[in-house]
Amino acid sequence: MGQLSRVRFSAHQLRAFLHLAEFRSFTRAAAASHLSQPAFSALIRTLETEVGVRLFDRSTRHVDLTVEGREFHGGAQRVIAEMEATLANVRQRVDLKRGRVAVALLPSLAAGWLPDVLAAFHTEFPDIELAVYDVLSENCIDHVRSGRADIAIAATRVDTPELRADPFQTDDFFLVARRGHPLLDRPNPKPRDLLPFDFIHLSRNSSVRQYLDAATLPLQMRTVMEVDQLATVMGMVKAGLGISVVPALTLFHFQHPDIETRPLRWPGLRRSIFLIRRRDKGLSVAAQALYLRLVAGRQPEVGAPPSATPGKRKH
Amino acid sequence: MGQLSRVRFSAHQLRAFLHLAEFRSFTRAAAASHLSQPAFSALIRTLETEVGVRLFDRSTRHVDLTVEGREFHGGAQRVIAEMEATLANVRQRVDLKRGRVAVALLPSLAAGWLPDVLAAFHTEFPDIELAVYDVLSENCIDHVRSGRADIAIAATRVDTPELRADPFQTDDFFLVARRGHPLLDRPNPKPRDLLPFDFIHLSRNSSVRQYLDAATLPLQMRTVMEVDQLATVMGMVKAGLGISVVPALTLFHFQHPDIETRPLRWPGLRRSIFLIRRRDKGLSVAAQALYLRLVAGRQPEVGAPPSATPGKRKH
DNA sequence: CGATCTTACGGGATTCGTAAACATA
DNA sequence: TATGTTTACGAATCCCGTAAGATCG
Repeated sequence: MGQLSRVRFSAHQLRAFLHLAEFRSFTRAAAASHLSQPAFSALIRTLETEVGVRLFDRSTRHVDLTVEGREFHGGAQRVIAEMEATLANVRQRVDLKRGRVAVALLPSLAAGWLPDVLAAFHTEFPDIELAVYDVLSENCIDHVRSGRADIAIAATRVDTPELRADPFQTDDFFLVARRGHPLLDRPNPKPRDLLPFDFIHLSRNSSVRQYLDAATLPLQMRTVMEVDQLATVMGMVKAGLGISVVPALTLFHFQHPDIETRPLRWPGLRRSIFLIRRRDKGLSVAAQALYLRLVAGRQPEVGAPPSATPGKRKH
Repeated sequence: MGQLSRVRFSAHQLRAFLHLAEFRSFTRAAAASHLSQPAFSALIRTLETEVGVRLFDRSTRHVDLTVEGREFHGGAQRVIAEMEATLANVRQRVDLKRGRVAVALLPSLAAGWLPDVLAAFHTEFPDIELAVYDVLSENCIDHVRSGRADIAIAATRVDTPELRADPFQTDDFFLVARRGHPLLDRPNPKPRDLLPFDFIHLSRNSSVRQYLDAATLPLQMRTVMEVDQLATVMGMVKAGLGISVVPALTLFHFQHPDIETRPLRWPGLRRSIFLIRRRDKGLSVAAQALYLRLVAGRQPEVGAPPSATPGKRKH
C-alpha cells in the first residue's frame, strides 16, 4: 500500500514465471514465451534476484517451485489476471461494448431527427448507455460545462475558455398557419405582413422566441397566447387560434392536413445550431462515435421536412 | 482467463500512470518517477499505444484522465497493489516472518536437546510454524520422501536418488543400571558380562534395539521385558527390574539419583545419526534456518549428558 | 511570454540469440 | 551418453537524458 515502492515486475517476467511453473521445463516454457532458452533462463534468474529468493528448484532433470515460489505463484496469477481484466475492460470501451454517452439538446430538436440517430446508434451499440437531456439552451450548455453531458446541441454560440462550439447546421424559419389562412397566399410575407394576425408565441426564454423577437424588432406580433411546448403551438394553430413562426427542424410537429407552412426569408431570421463540447477534454470513445453519427445524420436539406410542404433552403 | 494473452504492462508503466493520474502534471509525475520529463512522456505515450486509447486529456495547462483512463485507473491500482502484496508475502518468508518447518525425528531424539533448539528457534522467529513428527526411523524417512517433513533426523543412512543423508552426529551407547548394581563396578564391561543380568529391551523395531542386537550377536541378553518407550525403560531400571543399554542422546531420561550410567566401548555399537532431506528440492528459507540451528545446536560432546555421570566420547 | 508538453537524436544499458560449456540421470 | 540448464559473447533493441520545438493560457 505504501507509496508505490519499487516493485519492478513486468508482465513479461510474470508470464515467463507462470509458464515455467506450468511446464516445469525451461525449454518448453521458453518456447511458450517465444524466447530462446538461454534468454528465458536469464529472465527467471533476474526475477529471482529481484524477489530475493530462489523460486524454482532445478536440476537438468527436474524443475519445480520452491516453497517461496509457490507463495509467489498465486500472486503472479492474480497480477496477470488483473492486468488482463483491466485491459479487457478498457478494450470494451474502445470497442463500444461498454460506455455511456449523454447528450443535451434543445427540446425543439429532441423530438425530431435525434430519436432516429439514437435508435440507429443503440441498434449498432446496444451496450452503450444513452442519456438525453432535453432542456433549454442555457441548461444544455451547463450540462456540458459540468460534465453531466458529453455533447450539447444548442442554438447558442459559446466560445469560452472551457467550451467550444462547432457550427452544426442552420435552421430557417417557417410560417405555420391553418389551411386557408390569408397569409398563405401572399408570396414572401414580411414581418409587418404578420402584424394583423393573432400570433401564438413560445415562451420568452426559448431560443426560437429569441430569434424571432430579434428578427422582428422593433415590431411586436399580436400575441394571442404564449405557450411552452411546440406541440401546443401546433394544436393552437390547427384550431385556427392564430399563426406562428417556427424553425424548419421543428416542422415535424406540424405535419397535419389542416396546417400549411411557408418558408420565410427575413434577414437575420436563421437559427444557427452548434455542437458544443468541452475544450479541455476530448470526447470519450463512445461520445466520439455518437458525435460522428450526429454529424452524419443531420438533415442535409434544412427546411425540407420529411414529406411535406414546399419551400427549401440550404444553410 | 484465456491463455495468458499478450499484455505487456510493466510496473514501471503502471506506476508512471498512477503518478500522472495523481499529480495531473507530467513534470511532477516525472519527478516522482525519477525520470526526465520527456522520458516520462514517452512512457505514457507507449502505454497509451499499447492499450489502444488515449488515457489522458492533456494540454500545456491541464492534464486529466479520460473516461477510458479512469476505467484503467482502478485496474492499475489493483495490479500494483497485488504486485506489492505478492512481493511482500515472499519477502516475509525470506525474512522468516512467515513459513512452516516440519521435522521428523526419532522419539529417542525428540525429547532431548531438540526442544531447546526449537524453543530458541521459536523465540527468534515466532511467526514460523513448527511441526515435529516423532516417529520411528522408517517413518521419518517416509515423511521426508512424501514432503510432509522438510528434514528428518534419523539413524538410517539413506542414499537413494531422491533422498540424501548427511552425517549429523554419532551416538555412543551407555549401560544404565540401578545404583549399586554389580555391573557398575566392572570397568569396561563386555557383552558377555551382561548376560547374567535381567535386561529391559526396547521393542524390536526401534533403531536402538537394532543397533544393540547387531552389536551383541550372536549373544542374546536375558530379556526380562520389552517396552516401547524409553521413559518406561527408565522406570523399570529405577525399580531394579533390570539393566539396559541406551544411546547417549537419550540419557537425559535416566537422570535420577537411583540410576547410574557407564559408557560402553563395544565394536560396532555406535549409532550414526543423519540429517536427511530430499535431493531434488532445496530447503525452504525457514527450513534452511532451522537446519543451520540444528547443526549448530547438536551436542558437541556426545556421551556427556548435561550434568551427570562420567564418560565422554567424541564422534 | 512563461510554463508545460512533444519531438529529435545520440549514448548507454538491457535483452536477445547463437554457440559452447556444464551437469545430471 | 543424451537431455536439459547455464555461461559467454556479439548484436539488436529499448530506454533514457539533453536540447530544441510547439502550444496553451
